Amino acid sequence: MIDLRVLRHDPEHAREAQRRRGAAPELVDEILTKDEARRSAIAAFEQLRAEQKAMGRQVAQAQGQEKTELLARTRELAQNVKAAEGAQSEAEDAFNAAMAQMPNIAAPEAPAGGEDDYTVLEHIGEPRDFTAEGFDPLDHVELGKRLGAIDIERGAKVSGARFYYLTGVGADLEFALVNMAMDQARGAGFTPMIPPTLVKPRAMEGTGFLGQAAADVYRLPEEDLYLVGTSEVPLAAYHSDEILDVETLPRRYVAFSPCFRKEAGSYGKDTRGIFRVHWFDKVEMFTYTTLEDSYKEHEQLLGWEKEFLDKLELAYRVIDTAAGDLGLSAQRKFDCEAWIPTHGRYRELTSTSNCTEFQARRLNIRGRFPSTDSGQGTEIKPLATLNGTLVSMPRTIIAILETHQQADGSVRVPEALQPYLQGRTTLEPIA
RNA sequence: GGAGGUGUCGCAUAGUGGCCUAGUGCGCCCGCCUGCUAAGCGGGUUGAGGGUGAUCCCCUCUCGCGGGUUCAAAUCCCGCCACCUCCGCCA
Repeated sequence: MIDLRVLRHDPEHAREAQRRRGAAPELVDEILTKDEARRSAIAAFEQLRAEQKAMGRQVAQAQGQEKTELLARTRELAQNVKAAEGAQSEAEDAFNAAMAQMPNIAAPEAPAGGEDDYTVLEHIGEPRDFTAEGFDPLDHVELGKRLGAIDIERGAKVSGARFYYLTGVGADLEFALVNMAMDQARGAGFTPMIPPTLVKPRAMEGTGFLGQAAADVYRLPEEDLYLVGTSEVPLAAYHSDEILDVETLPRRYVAFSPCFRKEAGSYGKDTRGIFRVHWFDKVEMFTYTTLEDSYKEHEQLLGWEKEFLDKLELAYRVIDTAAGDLGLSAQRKFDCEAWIPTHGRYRELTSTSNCTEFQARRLNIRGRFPSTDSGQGTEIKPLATLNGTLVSMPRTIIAILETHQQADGSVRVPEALQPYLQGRTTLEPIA
């Protein structure tokens, strides 16, 4: 949810933001109209309610016939109060429904447009030139088979398309990546977490995943629970309905969790291998901080993502995602895309979003600030939330296997990862 | 899954239909007093929304959450949730 004052004060700014996302600017006016209606309904109800309370006090003191008369009048008033209350909650529901559709206001720096309108911020490392080295790179499916690391056939047999087993060295590789990520984050002051991955509707809704993204979400109707597509959801909801002392900020959490995605509407897309799957494990960073500090925190999160990719010796680029590709909650998003040799292009490995106060408003996460002017007393306002992928398993494994493969079918292990792989310097094909 | 219990302002408690505009104690904040501290004294101390938005004032909502009964609900009724105790089952 965005700040209503922004809409009231500068509706054109909000309309413009909608246009840059390729979304309907009229939504802004709809919200304002419904806000108006809501406020007059509130005023009407409050006045009647005050009358009713005053009369109630009279009734309590009255006796005999006077009381009977008062009761008759007050009965009628009660009807009106009830009607006004109904009108008020209707108006509020209508307003809230419109407001819930309003995405975060994209940062001015985020390029206008959709998925393909990103800006490339930088390139790090050089894609490996296999032609120069004189051999054709194998793809991760083939490499995974030879190394005994990835079993896609049995994944499909047991669970269906877009499922897989990590086996042997593949499983070792995941544990290595998790541990390396956790060590890095712990060193940077993050609190390690293992969150629940089934959550109530509130958590899903509050993080903005029940909007257009709802089609991609697994739901258990019987218990009214959702399988999360990212641990961002339980991490954001962790402090819902809480007031955090500003002294304790920023609060940084790093979580390991499985992630579940329907991948609806991606039929035929990335069908080979484990690039796009229904389930994968991920290590995710999450920060609660003040709005003012959120921008530099966002850079910081990007920095930690880059540090991790650097250690894996991957070639990648950083893009500034276009407004239309931000999702509901983000104000700005950077993706790190690694070069995948057999795809012949950069593919998203990690992503970091600044959701500013959007999620905090929906989840009622606030900070207690020292009052700005008088110096005494406190002020309570929404915090900012940010998230960033440290490592997402399948895609990172793909990038490592394909990038560091050698002519003999083995895979070189990046130095930083070796201690986490029992000191192995290469992964060798089995049999 | 079954049985019972509990849920009130930061904490502890009072409140069983209208003097609740939720009392009291502790803690905390401001002030007074005071060699310093403590004590004492006075004031304040949930959050949200609204009144043509600033610090002051007024109003409404908020006693776990949601409904209902009633002229009137912290209080009565129904549903849900969380926690505690016990039983069953289980990694």
